[in-house]
Amino acid sequence: MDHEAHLCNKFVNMKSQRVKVEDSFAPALDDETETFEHLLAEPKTEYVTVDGVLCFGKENAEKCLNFDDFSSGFDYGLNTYSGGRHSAHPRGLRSAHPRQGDYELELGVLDGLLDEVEEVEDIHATNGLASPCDDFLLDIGFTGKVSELEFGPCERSHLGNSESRSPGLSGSSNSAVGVSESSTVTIQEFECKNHSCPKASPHKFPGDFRRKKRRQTPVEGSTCPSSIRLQNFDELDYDQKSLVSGLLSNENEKDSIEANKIGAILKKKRLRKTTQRLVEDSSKKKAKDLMGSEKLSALAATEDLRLKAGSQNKLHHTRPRTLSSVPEEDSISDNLTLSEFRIRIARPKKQAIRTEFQPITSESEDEIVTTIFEKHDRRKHQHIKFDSEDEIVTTKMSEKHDRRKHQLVKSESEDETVTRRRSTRHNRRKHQPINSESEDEIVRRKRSKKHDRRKHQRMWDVSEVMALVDGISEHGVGQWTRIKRLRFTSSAYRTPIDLRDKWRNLLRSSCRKKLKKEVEENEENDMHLPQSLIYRVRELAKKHPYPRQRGKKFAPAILPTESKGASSDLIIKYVRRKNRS
DNA sequence: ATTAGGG
DNA sequence: CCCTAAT
Repeated sequence: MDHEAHLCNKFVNMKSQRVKVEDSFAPALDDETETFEHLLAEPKTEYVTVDGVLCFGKENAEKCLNFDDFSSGFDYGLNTYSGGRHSAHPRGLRSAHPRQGDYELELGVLDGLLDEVEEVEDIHATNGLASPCDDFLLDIGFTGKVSELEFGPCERSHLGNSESRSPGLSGSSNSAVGVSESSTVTIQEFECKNHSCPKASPHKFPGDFRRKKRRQTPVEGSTCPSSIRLQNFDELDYDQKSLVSGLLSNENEKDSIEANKIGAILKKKRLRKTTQRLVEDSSKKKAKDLMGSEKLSALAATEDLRLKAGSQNKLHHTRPRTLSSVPEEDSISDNLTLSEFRIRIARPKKQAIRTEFQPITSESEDEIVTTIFEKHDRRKHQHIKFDSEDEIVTTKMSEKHDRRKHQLVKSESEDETVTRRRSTRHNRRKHQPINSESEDEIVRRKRSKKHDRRKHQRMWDVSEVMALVDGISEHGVGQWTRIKRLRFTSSAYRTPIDLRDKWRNLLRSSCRKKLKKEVEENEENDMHLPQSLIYRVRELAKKHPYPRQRGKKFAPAILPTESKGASSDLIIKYVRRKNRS
């Protein structure tokens, strides 16, 4: 296509320009470069050129080739981006499916943008994050446009079109992706991208990323009110001129600011570390977001632009939190602001989603009840016994008013423990009161609706236990995965770890039974387990005392019997420890 | 990726 | 059930 040819030309141009600048100017600005690089955490060679560029742009406010260059690169990003928004456009950027790494980068960029913007401009709450970013993007785009005539028309038309012609673009989030992706890659990569992007697989929707397990970024899935974003889009479409003029009049400032921003981007990117915590956080976050995205996708049919806007917002909000956890301390300020934004923007939608998509099932009710329960009645000595979840609810309810039982039941208290622990951790992390708690709770609940078995473990029924015991007797203790594979193919919710845990508990309970002999009294603790099963467990327990208790296999058998005063649990633990050491 | 162990 | 550390 003509367009493509233009692109090629353009980038050839770009490259040569860059090289030129690099050679001629960078050395001259050596010390400057160095200082700048100091600001960046750990400069890498791949970025040196860029740094130089930035430096240059920053120092010499004049529009040097270099900077034009750079912005044109961004311009391209914008361009493709707008192309992506066109469902009709044959080679929208949407087709360029970024690899996971790209997402990282992209997010990094956004982070950088956010952070930087925050620092530099001190975002005003009302405008939300989006606006500064948009401005930034716009700026870039326009800078490029102004200096690079080739692209001007294209982009313009695209933008205009997207507004008037196809409001319901499918790849909303992709637009964001497109932008950041193209803007993130190093300049060298630009060239490749240019060629590869347009022809890449014709449809890569956010859904595709979603399917990826780990790294995916549920771009689409945000639940933000999009008014803000919309506004900005409008601006983007209609106020270009004013923006451009503003930019031009402000050349100096803008340039430096941009330089800063970009620097921040790079820095962030490099700063990223994958601590376990970090990874965990991010993944969790993603999971959370994922939920949102999935729900949202349902809505997508009806809401288009708004959703898109929301998603983009989310893109901005999602990541920073994760990222900023790298520097534990100084991140706090960042966190505050960012999460504040996040909350402000994201909460309403979440609530909406909840009401819309979360039918009140027994499970959710149950959870709610639990929460209430936990809040009002910390110490509970109830004993809860149930088979159906509904029963749980009723039981808990009634128990709230009437504490008749004083028996301590492990599962129940554990349950509570989990919740409490989690909530405390949550509070610890967030230092802002606001209503983040409730929000988070809601999210959590929503999440738990699906494949999250945090709350209310499924009770093991006899058949399951039998299967487990069979499996163990067949494959031995420790082959949890195998047992799971062979014996629990039907019940997907049992993980190998679950099996192991269950076995642990079985051992314990069987021991207890041994201890108390025929305590009977229906203790309810082993209610549904038939004697036969218990026997089997005991047999197995003799065979494999649990996790390969190397050495004294007799210990577990002996100690429990001879102990009288202490609780069997303690004993078992003790034994295990002893054996371990 | 699985397992052990602690909560 | 969750989480972490160790393999």
